[in-house]
Amino acid sequence: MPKEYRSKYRNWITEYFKEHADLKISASGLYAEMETSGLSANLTTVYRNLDRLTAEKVLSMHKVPGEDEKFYQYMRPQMGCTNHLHLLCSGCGKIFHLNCGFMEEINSHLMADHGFTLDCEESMLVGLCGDCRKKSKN
Amino acid sequence: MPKEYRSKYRNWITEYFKEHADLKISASGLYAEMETSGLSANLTTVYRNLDRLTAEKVLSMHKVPGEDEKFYQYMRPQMGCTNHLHLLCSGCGKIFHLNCGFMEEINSHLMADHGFTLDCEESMLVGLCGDCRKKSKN
DNA sequence: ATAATTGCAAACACTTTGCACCTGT
DNA sequence: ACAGGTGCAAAGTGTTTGCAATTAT
Repeated sequence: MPKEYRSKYRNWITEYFKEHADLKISASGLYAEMETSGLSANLTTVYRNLDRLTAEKVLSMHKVPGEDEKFYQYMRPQMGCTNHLHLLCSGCGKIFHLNCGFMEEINSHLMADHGFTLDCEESMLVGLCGDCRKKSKN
Repeated sequence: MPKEYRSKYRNWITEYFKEHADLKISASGLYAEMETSGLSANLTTVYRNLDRLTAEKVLSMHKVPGEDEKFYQYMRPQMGCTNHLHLLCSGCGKIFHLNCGFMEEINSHLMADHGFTLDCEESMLVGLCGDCRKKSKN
């Protein structure tokens, strides 16, 4: 395994994800954020660091039907993100954690009635959060 | 709305989906199937027909994290596919319908405890079906 | 005849790679 | 000094588009 140097860009990206946990963001989105914050970056570098952080399980990567870009989610340590589903709001891009007792019910139902073993890291539930639903009603 | 001609390729594709319902397939996969079955097609035509059938809600389109290609699913008429979740087996690519009473429980839990409205057409649960789990145990 | 469909080549958008240069240790 | 990180340009992949030729009605 390669040794790890402290690098300006990877540090910035990691910090960004910590400060914007539970909000989806794409490579180009992150690139834009970097520019805005005064760090002149390079898209390639962003991609490379995202790939790396994903491989290290710091982030997880997803896709949704309508969008062309991959997006990344911060896998909060100690929150057990690998064992619960996530709810992605298609309105605001916020991610909610299904880290409640209901996960157990889902898993047992899927197994008992469908013989299915769920892989939470690969799955994503898409819909509208409460705030966005209210807004869309106007 | 445009009138619709009977077209060799679209017919073939529609038939294919009917005969291979509940199995995911990509544009290039479909193209290959066409070739195999003796119909020399064109990838562009495949894409155009998939887009069209998707717009007509005959198919639905999805992406999963690990794969680069979009894939398509036959939205069985009269099965209410827009109102239940689907389980995609990452082993064999089969799609299972969560068209049972449990859907109601999911919807009410998500609403009651998370204020979240689920969009089944955008969501996909990924995991392993019973058969594939057994196989992977060997 | 005329409107829909197709094939081909080119354009596109997003992502990855090769290699020389720069930076952290 | 040396291994890791970055920038730039080029290559890759999957998908879409423009336009002329073909096909169904």
